[in-house]
Amino acid sequence: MELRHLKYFVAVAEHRHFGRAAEHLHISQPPLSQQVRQLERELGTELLSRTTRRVDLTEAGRAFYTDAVAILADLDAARARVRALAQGWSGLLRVGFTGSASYRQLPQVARLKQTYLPDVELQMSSEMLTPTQERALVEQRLDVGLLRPPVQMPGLTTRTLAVEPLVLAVPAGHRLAGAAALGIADLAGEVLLTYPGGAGSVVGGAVESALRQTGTRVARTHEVEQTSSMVALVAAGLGVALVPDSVRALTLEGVRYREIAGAGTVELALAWREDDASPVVARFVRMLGDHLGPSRPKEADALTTAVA
Amino acid sequence: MELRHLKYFVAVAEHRHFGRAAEHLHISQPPLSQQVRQLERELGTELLSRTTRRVDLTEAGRAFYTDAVAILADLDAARARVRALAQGWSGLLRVGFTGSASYRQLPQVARLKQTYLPDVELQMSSEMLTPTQERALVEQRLDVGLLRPPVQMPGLTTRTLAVEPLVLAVPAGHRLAGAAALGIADLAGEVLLTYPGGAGSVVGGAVESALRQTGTRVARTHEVEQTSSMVALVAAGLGVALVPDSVRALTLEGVRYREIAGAGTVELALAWREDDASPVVARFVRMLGDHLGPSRPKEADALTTAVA
DNA sequence: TAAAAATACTCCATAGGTATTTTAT
DNA sequence: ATAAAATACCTATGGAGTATTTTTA
Repeated sequence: MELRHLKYFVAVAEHRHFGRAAEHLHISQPPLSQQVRQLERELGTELLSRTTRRVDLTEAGRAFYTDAVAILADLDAARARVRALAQGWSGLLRVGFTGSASYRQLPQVARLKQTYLPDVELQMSSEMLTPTQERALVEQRLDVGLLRPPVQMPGLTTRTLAVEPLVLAVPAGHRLAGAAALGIADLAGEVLLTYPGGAGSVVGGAVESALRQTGTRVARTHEVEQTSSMVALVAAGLGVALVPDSVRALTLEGVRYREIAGAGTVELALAWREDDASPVVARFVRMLGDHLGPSRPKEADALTTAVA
Repeated sequence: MELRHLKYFVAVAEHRHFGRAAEHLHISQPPLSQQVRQLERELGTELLSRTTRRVDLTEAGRAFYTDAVAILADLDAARARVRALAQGWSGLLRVGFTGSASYRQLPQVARLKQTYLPDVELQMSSEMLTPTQERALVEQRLDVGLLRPPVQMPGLTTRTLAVEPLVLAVPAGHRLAGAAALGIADLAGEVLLTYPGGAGSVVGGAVESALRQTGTRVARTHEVEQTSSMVALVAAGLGVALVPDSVRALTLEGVRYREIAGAGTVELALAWREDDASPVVARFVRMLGDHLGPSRPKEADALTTAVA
């Protein structure tokens, strides 16, 4: 049995006429009769009762017609599903992100996904530092990552989504909360909450180099891994912190954000395997390019808070 | 696309090896590669990622594999369904029956159906007199009927299921309830409940001829169409009635059944269209023949209460 | 280098075409 | 008498076979 048999039988069943069904199928009548006979022979029963004046479905024919129509519809659905997957209109995308991207860029990206790729499923595990995401990408545990460039591992491509200045998070009652234009030197003697040292945090590295370049010495530092905890500790009055501008989207009672000169900028980029054949990734990257690019300044502004 | 493509793809997906899949399909490897490529070309995407060392499913391949397996299974199910219908193991049987067959023969037939043809569905409308069933059979509104022969209309075949004597239903306190061996003559002067006159009721005709042959004159008759009502009226003391022996299965408080000599017998038969091509009918008739025939005396006894 | 898929080509089975016959109303 | 399906026969597409090449781990 072949799908041809099903299609032909369905056509005859619907037209109740071999000649017209054949016409509809763009074949001539004799081969249609032949193929239907063949199907009946294989099934061991007549599906159609023919006289020269009328073609009718037998009981078995009615049952088989129902099933055949369903099978052909299922096949079309399967075809559509494959096509959608192949073109990246559907599928699963495992997304990594740094904690500081959770408040502005991640929601923005998710919103665009929902608008332009509603059938793509995003899978997001917990936040990861840039190097962790790099490893996860290379090891195929992630498909794309929202991370802070530059990436160290080979085989990854990135696309910058935003360049943002570092801003200062201070407790509401703090002396720096009300002061006029701030500079890095104003942090001298302050307790500074920082991301863990080493090569782990790109933001942490930017903060460190800003302090070193200006020769500013803080009283001490507390290392905090997650941005949400860091801001919470600022709210508690434990110290101040330098965070990417987009963290401002996280408003907490008792926390004020202040611009501060000389703190430098950090980038946020989308990263993916350069040899990734997955259509979802390509479609997703392209979609972000289309709707975050310079050709659409309004949405671009939403992410690109300040261009260096 | 043809089913061949689905089968071949499924085989490769399951073996993860073109050579072994080809062997399993009893074809050589090159055409298998060709057909799978063809399928991929039609779907517009790779379903398998091949290297000489490993064959793997792509994302689209996994999705299509699931669908293909389901479709092939559905096709097998459709095939099985048609086969069952074609051989009469399943399907719908519209059954007619006379009221007096409801109490013994109809349950017995239904029980046999349930045992030997569990997938056949019986559709039973309300009870019908023999001529009504004949018409319904000829007009294709019924497939088989439990009726009282002989049938008048041409084109019907019957098979006798039982020959039963008429017995007398009397109110419990009635003078005939306790009397010794009864004969038709004992009905003289009684109020007799009868089935409607005319050619309608075969049992009614048998009663009438028994009375005429013995010259017995009853006081009067009440015509009652349904056996259940007739017995209920006997219980109410309205009169006595001659009913087929199998009606004894209907026990009602206040009613006694008595054998009565000379009342004659009536037959119960299964009737169907002699040109009926329906496999269920053939299977059903055959099943009843096998399990009610003389070769199985025990079950035959259950229906053939008394052979003339 | 060895295992396996892809390619090249050949062949024939059969889907589909044309012409005609059969059949049922 | 006629419309429509079945049959007869022919053609050619393409599925499957054999032999060989290409690929990659």
